[in-house]
Amino acid sequence: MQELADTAGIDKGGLYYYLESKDDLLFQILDRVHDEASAILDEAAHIDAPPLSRLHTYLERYITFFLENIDRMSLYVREWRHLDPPHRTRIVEQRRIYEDFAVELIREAQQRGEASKDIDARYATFFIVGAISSLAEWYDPHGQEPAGAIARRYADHALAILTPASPLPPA
Amino acid sequence: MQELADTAGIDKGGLYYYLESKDDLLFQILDRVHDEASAILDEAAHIDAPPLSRLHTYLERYITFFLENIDRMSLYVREWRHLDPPHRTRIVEQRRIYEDFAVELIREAQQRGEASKDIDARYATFFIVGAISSLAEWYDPHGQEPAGAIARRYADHALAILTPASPLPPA
Amino acid sequence: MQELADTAGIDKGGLYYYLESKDDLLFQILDRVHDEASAILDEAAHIDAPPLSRLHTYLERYITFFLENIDRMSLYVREWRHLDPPHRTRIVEQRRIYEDFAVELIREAQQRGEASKDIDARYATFFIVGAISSLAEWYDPHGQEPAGAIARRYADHALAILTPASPLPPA
Amino acid sequence: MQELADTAGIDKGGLYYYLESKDDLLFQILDRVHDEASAILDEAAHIDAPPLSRLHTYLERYITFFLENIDRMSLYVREWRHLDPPHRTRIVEQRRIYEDFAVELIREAQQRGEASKDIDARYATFFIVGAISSLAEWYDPHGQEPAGAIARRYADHALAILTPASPLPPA
DNA sequence: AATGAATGAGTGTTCATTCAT
DNA sequence: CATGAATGAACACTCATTCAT
Repeated sequence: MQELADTAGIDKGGLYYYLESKDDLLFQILDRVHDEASAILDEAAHIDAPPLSRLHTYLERYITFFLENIDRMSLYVREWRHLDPPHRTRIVEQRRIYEDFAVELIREAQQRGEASKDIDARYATFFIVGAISSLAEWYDPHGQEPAGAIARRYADHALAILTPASPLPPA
Repeated sequence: MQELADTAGIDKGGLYYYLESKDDLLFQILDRVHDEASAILDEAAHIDAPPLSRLHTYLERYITFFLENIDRMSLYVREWRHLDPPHRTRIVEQRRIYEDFAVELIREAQQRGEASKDIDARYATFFIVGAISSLAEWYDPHGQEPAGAIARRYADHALAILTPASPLPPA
Repeated sequence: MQELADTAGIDKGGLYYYLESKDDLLFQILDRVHDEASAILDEAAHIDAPPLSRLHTYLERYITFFLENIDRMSLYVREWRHLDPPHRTRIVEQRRIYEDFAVELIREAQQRGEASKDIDARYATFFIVGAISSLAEWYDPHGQEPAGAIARRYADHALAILTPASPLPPA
Repeated sequence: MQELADTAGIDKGGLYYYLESKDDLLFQILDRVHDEASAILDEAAHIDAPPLSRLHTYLERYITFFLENIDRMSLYVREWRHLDPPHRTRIVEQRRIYEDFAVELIREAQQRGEASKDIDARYATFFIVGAISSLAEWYDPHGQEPAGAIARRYADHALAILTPASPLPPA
């Protein structure tokens, strides 16, 4: 809080005019970044395209957003655990919305025969969401690879999970 | 440390008869769990089978171990960041070994025409490792799904990333 | 620190609003008392009188100050050793100034034939400074003898060291 | 105590077979070094010579002993304060013996007209004892100046205090 | 005569938070 | 709106000492 106050240029005590508590501050940051990410989801939901195509578009945009807001997103995936129970519950509920959206798209694709019926939509979603969240562990905004390129790759990988493998053509 | 001492049934001060410091304790836990996990890698390295098959076997076993030791593995993926620099460096170096092993297997498969040459072995590994690490975020040892089943599913997903998708058969 | 806080009538934690650390507190006390004592030296340096006379004046005033500030001066001679290296170095350097001042006066007196050439100015200074420092071991501010009287005696003794003994007159 | 046990090559707990307490150990060290120093005093007391000559001999030998046992003597002058009250009292009483011995010799010299009657024997003793004690602050056993030379110089300075200054011969 | 294990009171220090001004 | 001062509970850690074996 001291560091925060210094950066903000006000006294540590004065922070509490704007904040309820440190926990409340963390919640507000996470809540706000969630709101921004929600816009991406809303857009993707209204695209007129097959479900896997919509999923790919959504993931690519979401991952790009994730990487462009890596600080806040790292906070999101790393620190939600430390919120006090009421705040934590709200964040967990918000996250369910993303997950359910992906799960729904996958199930729709399965029904249309565009995704393999062998996979469990919920687990596949966990797998994909987990891979994306882990970007927080190693993505370097000053690294070589542009965010868009990583996003495309990751979205491709995600889609690959949902469709069965074809035998490779002979070399 | 107080909590730890209470659980251990000794006095807080008495803990330091066995420990150098809190940091040292964390490191020892992580170091030990790494050693145990290494045995799995060593086994998988000596299997006589094609690279993707070895990778699948390895991942399945590793994930099973991960889930059966979820407490310590969660510590591993979540708390390594809080180690002091020398200890942290050692952990990071150890983790490279796992990653390099997977990267090597993928490259070998690519050379043999068993994995798609379009994917980048390093990024694909990050994707897979990230997905597995994220099991620490949601796996419930008291849940319905047995560890082995999840492990199989996750290993399958990992492999699916490496091979190109085939068009789905008509429904 | 607990004791200090109790005496100050604030909470132990509140002390750190004013202090960087315990060590910093000790240093500040020693640094301040040094500054006050320096004023005496500066005065004595500008007196227009022969060197031994200046030395006597200086010592008498310094010892008086020493006894009137016996608590802080005792800290000064006793606790400087416990400072951390950077702070300790500063204190040692400051002390050199006093010593060098005395050494210079003695050498000047020797050159003017007012002090015996047989004595080593540095060792004699150590002897005198040591005798004065040891006042911290036994001086009792509530004792009979006034500070000024002790100061005069001690300054006399110091001077006696520097001049050769005359044979006592026959009784 | 841990360091002590390590050096002694036994377990920390085992130390208490030989020791009552840490305080008791300190006392025993100080008590023993006092006993050794006492032998010097006993010798000097039986010399057949004028009082100032006996004092000079005594001081020279005592200072030599002090410097040759600088570690224990430093402990003696620095740490007696930290003894618990009963032990501290004994040490203070022992120290009185040295001081009284010196005071007696000075008074005897004054009566015989060999020392100036203007000085106070007790204060002069404090001055001399203080100067010697302060050797603990700066004497370096690996330094250039041999112990004997310093001892002679210090004994000379001590004697100079007791006799009046003669005017210096014209240069 | 010595050890290994443990105790318990204490250390200096941190930090989110409060509140009168 | 903001500050300066203070709180109080917590923190990791230390150390002389004890005692069953």
